[in-house]
Amino acid sequence: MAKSDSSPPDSLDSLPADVECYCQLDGVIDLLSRQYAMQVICLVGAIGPARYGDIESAFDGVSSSTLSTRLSELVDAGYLSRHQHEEIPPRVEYELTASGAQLCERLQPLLEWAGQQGDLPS
Amino acid sequence: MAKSDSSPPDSLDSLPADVECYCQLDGVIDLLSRQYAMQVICLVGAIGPARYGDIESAFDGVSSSTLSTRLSELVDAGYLSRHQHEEIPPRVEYELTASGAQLCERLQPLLEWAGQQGDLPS
DNA sequence: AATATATACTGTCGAGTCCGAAGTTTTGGT
DNA sequence: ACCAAAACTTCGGACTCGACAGTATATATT
Repeated sequence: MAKSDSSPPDSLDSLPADVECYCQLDGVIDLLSRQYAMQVICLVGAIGPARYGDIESAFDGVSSSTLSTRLSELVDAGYLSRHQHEEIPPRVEYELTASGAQLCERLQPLLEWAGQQGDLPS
Repeated sequence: MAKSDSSPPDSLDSLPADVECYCQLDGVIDLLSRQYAMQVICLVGAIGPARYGDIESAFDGVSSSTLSTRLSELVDAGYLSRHQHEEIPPRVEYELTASGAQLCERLQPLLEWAGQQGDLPS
């Protein structure tokens, strides 16, 4: 390599160091890059303890399997807590953990902005 | 975010109206829910005009087809601009549009926080 | 002169992941 | 006995990703 110099403006060479970290944000970002993940976090953040049915009906047309998977992932990752009441019919409540609340804070501006963008559903 | 209100939110009945909008954030959020999408926005935001090769090497192990698709989508959606210099070998520069910059602003806190979370790869 | 190189992609293919409709489980009500 | 409600599973199809190969062309190298 080692270009002589004075070529088109080099970009990567003069980067701030913290840019490098973008290449391995597999953990959280990967989790959020699934359908409804960000919305679920914000929804639970907005309504507090949320039952499965609450969440399901807040999204129009989500399938239960998808939502269920998403919730499990978020619980496993430690952003949601799951509290199951031992009753019949079953009652389960999801709530943000401390991490989840931090995440939600960062997500809110994004989702609000996204909602304002021409997201007109036909 | 207006956090004050020491009383816990009770249920879906007493929701702020803007919660409903979470159910149809298909546009932008859907776009961001693809691999590397958020990182690309922030990367371009961080390094300014970015060439294809710059972006490709910033992510470790992305395939060219995936990255190419992602870039096209972001350009089509109006978050990135693509400027092709008519030279050989070709030189293409991607840059944030005004919308892209707004998006990047909202994304930065999230990605920074994500980077700090235990993202330990093994 | 002929070949190699660099750049920014596009195409194809197989593997893997994700999504949504329908089914399952358990108990209480009629 | 039969149905309804809540919170999930199961299953098959659809979508997406990554690896690899190929394209075009001016300059550099041999």
